[in-house]
Amino acid sequence: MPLFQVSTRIQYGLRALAYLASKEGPASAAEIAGAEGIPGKYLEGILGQLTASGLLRSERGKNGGYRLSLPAAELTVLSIVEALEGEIRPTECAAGPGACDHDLACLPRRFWLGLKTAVDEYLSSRTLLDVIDPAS
Amino acid sequence: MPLFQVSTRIQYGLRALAYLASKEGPASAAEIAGAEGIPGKYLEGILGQLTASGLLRSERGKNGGYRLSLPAAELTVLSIVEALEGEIRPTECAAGPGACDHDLACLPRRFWLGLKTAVDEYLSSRTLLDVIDPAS
DNA sequence: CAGTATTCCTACCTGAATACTAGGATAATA
DNA sequence: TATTATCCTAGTATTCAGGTAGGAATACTG
Ligand code: FES
Ligand code: FES
Repeated sequence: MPLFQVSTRIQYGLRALAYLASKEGPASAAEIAGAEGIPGKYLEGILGQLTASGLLRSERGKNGGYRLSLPAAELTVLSIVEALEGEIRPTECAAGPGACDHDLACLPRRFWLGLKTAVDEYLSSRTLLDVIDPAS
Repeated sequence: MPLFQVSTRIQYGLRALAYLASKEGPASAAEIAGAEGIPGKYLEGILGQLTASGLLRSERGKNGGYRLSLPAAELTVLSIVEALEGEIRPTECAAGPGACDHDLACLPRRFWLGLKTAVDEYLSSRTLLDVIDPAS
């Protein structure tokens, strides 16, 4: 029912990254899951997705685990969200012309695109560091 | 999959209100549905909800229909969204303490509340008039 | 008063998505 | 070779969006 809802997938992902950012060295999925109270197998999938998107680097085997592939200060929340849910798109017809029987100048569409811009600006102007730093 | 998705409910509602704003006198659900290409029975429910929320006034019977209960310039989009989908709440635990095992200072939660604030600001600073006026 | 146009109310249906769970294959280390 | 991890594929439960369907209540019109 919400206009925008932050899925558990994104919440878990962000918390896992926050955990990794405030720790030295790699952490396994099980470790993060235990520390954050997240279902382990579920988190595995999320971390795998973040790895595939290049936000994390993974190492298998003993003493393996995940680590950030970038400093927290260079990791925008927008990139995290897009890695987990793809591009943010407020409406179907925002994708391009032809998706809808209206024309390009459709005013409601413009309005929703403006909302997307506002959200994108918020998300791209904050980094993982901002999220874990109380001073923000 | 989207972080925020504008449901057809809201899109239809906004378009119906835009139609009413740019017209003299009342319009029936069937008329709006025909003009905007919206499923009639579905729109009925949406308009009923807007009426219950006080945004529309309705008259039954012949020559009845719906009309805005406020000038378009005084109707914020936020009020429309809240009428149709309730209060915007990014996460479950944003509702208050106790919804989650974290504490009030939980940083991710603060971050999401900041996003809600940004969205609320965008939506409450635009009125229905802004949506239908190309000059905006 | 009969007919017609309209809102209003309740119930139901369907496909898709979210939020998992389960079981194991693959790889790296010790 | 035993252990610890990631990686891969599949399945399931629940919820919700997006409708459909049918009719009851109400108001105007001739
Ligand atoms: S362009 Fe799709 S609703 Fe107007
Ligand atoms: S308060 Fe709910 S996730 Fe932190």
